[in-house]
Amino acid sequence: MAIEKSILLTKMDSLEDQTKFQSRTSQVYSSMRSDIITGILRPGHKLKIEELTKTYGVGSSPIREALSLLTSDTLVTRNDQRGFRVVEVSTEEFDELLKTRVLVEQLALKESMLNGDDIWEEKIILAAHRLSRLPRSASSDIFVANDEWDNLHKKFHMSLVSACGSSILIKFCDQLYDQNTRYRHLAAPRSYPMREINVEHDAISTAVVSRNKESSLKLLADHYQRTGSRLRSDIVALLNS
Amino acid sequence: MAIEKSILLTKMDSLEDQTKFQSRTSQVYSSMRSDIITGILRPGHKLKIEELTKTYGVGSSPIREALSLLTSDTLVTRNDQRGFRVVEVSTEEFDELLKTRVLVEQLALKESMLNGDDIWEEKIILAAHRLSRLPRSASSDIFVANDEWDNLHKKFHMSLVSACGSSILIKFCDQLYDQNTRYRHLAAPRSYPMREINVEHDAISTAVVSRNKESSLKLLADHYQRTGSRLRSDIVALLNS
DNA sequence: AGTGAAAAAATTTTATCATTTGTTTTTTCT
DNA sequence: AGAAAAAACAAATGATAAAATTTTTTCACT
Repeated sequence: MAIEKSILLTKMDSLEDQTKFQSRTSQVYSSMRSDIITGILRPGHKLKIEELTKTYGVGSSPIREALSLLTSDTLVTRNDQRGFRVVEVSTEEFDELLKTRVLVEQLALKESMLNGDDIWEEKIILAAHRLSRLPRSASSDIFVANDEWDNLHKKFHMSLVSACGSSILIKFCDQLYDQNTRYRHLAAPRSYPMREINVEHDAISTAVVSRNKESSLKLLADHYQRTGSRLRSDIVALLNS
Repeated sequence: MAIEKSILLTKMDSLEDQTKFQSRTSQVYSSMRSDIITGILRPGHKLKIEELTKTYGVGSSPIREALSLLTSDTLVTRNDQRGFRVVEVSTEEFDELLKTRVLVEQLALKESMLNGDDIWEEKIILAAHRLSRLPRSASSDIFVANDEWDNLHKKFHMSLVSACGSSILIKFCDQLYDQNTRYRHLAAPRSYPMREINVEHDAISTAVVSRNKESSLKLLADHYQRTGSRLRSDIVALLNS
C-alpha cells in the first residue's frame, strides 16, 4: 500500500516535472491545438500574434513556433507575410477526410489483425467496455462535450489500429482522427442516440477479436460512413448559417 | 511571339516575387529540409541555433520556426530545453518506413487505378520515359547525385498515386517518399545498375496503364522491396562504420 | 453638388532581430 | 567522487523594421 502510494506520487511528480520543464512553446501548442479541435477557435479565424500573446500569456516567439507546428497538423494555415488562420472547414474537405480515414484505417486494421496478439484483443474489448459506460454528453438535458468520452472514444479507435506494426501509420491515423474530432465538435452540439453507437462499437470489437477480416473491415467502414453522414448534414447546416 | 515572351516574363516575375516575398522562415525551411534530405546535415547532428544563424544568415526566430516545421516532417527531433537534432537513422526505422510505403502506396495506387483517367495514364508514361533518359549519376566515373534524376524519379512515383482522389493521402506519400530519399542519399554513393531500375519502372507503368490491379500492386511492392534491400545493406554498412 | 475611382496617409499587423533569462553541460576544485 | 563555479546554450521577451490593410483625402467626371 505504501509502495503503491509512492509509485503514484512518483508518477505524479514526473508528470508535474514534465509540465514544469516543458517549454512554453509546447504548452501553447497543446492549448491551441485543443482550442482549435474543440471549436473554441473557429474555422477561418485570423490568428493575430498580439491577440494570442495576450490570451495565452506568452511572448510572440512561442506563439509563432506553436503556430508553425499546428500548420503541419493541418489545423492552421500560414500565408507568408499575412499571418496565420485556423483552417476553414468545408463539405469537400470533410468528404475527403472521411474517405481517407476509411481507407487508411481499414488498411491499418487489416495489418493489426495479422499481427495483433491476445493483449491487443483485450485492449480493444476493454476500451469498448469502458466507453459504453460513459455518457456521450456531460449534461443530461442539453448536449455538452464530455472530455472523458472523447478520450475513451479515441482510445477505442486507436486500439484497433495499434497493432499494425507501423508507428508512422499509427501517427497518421491519430492526426486524421483529431481532424475529424474538430468536425464533430463543430457540428450542431446535439446528443445523438448513444445506444446504436455502442452497438456498432461492440459489433466491430467482436468481429475483430474473432479475426473475421471481411466483416471487421465492412463494419468499420459502415460505422464511419454512418456517423459521417450525420456529421455531414450538420456541417452543411453550419456552413449555410 | 511577342505575346509568348510577355507570358514568359510575367511568369518569371511572379516567380521572382514569390521568392522575394517569401519569409525567411520559408526560405530557411526549404534549405534546411534539402540539406537534411541530401545528407549535408548528418543524422543525429546537433542543430545549434547560433551555428545555424551563421550558416543560413538569419536570426534565431526564423531558424526556430523552420526547425518546428521540420519536426512535423520527422526530419528533426525537438527535446524541450535541450534543442533540436537531425533525426537518427536506423535499420529498424528504415524497415518500418519501407513497410509503410509499400502498404500506403499500394493503397493509393489501387484507388488511382479506380479513378484515374487517360490524362493520368499519359502522365505516368511520360514520367517513366523522361526518367529513363536521364543518368542516375551526374558524373560518369564516380557517383554524384543527379538532382534532375531525383526530381523525375519522384515525379514518376508520385504520378502513380496522383489519381487516388485524396490530397491528404498524396501528401502523406510525398512525406514518406522524402524520408526514403534521405536514406538513399545517405547510403554508399555508388551507382547501381540503371537498366534494371528502368525496366522495373516500365513494367509498373505498363501494368498500371493496362489496369491490371494484381500485377501492378505486386510489381510496385517488388520494386520497393528490391531497391529497399539494397539500400538496407548500405545502411547497415553505414551504421557499422 | 454628388459619385466613385485613384492616391495618399494612417493604422495595424507581421516578421525579424538583439538582448535577457533560465537551463543544461562542462570544468574546476576540494 | 561530488559539490560549486563557469561556460555554453536554448528559450523567451520586447523592440524595431517592413509589409499589408484600412481609412481618409483628392480629384475627375457626370
